[in-house]
Amino acid sequence: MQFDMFQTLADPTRRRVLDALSHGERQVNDLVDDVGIHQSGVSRHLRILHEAGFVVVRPDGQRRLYSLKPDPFRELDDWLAKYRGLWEARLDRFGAALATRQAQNETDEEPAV
Amino acid sequence: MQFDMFQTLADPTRRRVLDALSHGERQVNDLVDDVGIHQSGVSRHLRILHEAGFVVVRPDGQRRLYSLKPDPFRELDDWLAKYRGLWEARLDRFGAALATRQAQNETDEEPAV
DNA sequence: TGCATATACACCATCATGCATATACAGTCA
DNA sequence: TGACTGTATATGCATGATGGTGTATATGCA
Repeated sequence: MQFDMFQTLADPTRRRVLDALSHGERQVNDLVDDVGIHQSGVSRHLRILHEAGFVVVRPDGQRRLYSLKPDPFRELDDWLAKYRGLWEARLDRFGAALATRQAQNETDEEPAV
Repeated sequence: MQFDMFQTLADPTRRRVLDALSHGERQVNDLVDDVGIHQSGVSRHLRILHEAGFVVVRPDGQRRLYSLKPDPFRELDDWLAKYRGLWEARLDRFGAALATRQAQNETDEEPAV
């Protein structure tokens, strides 16, 4: 498996793991309780999250403590920057162009059904 | 199909569509050239993007002009806010807690192979 | 030996894609 | 006006690939 940042975030269980980790370092068994799937599944998700750079692991005896790593979040923030002009009020050169385009698309409809 | 924001973004082709639309309003056939898959596939991706709120449609004769809609991008930005303390320098109450946690996790390793 | 975590395997659901076809609209000609 | 044609876009279907999950088992550590 080779997950990119977006694919990694696509799974709701993995996002619950991230949410749980946002409160601090956690061991695997605690995450099992948090997310409500089997331990093997949590381990597997943690491997994916680790390979995608979302978490670091720190061994502590027989336990393994996972915590968040900022890199992919920052990467997502960078990706999002391209679209930030869509909703931000400040009209720099890029934002203004987008705003103009938005203005002429006030009307919307359902796609042909 | 019922795609949430993250699932919608998980597909690389859909992200290419969004990228193409970030340059302005486009009709379907133009997007076909941009993303390099069959027209039926582009239409399907556009349906998914529309259902997830990423795009709006404006009919123009026999053509249908698609453009971006800010809502899900803003939603993603909100989701990301929860993790922004991970890499931002300013240490408010939340950020400070995260920073502290980060500090004690300087060491990393590969998951047991 | 016992606990914590990772992996192998099988199963089932989902989904991206292309092909073929349907639908919608515009223009032309009678 | 109405029929026909061509263009633009959407949808039904089949297919192949991927991925999330649980069970069982292996590995690592005390």
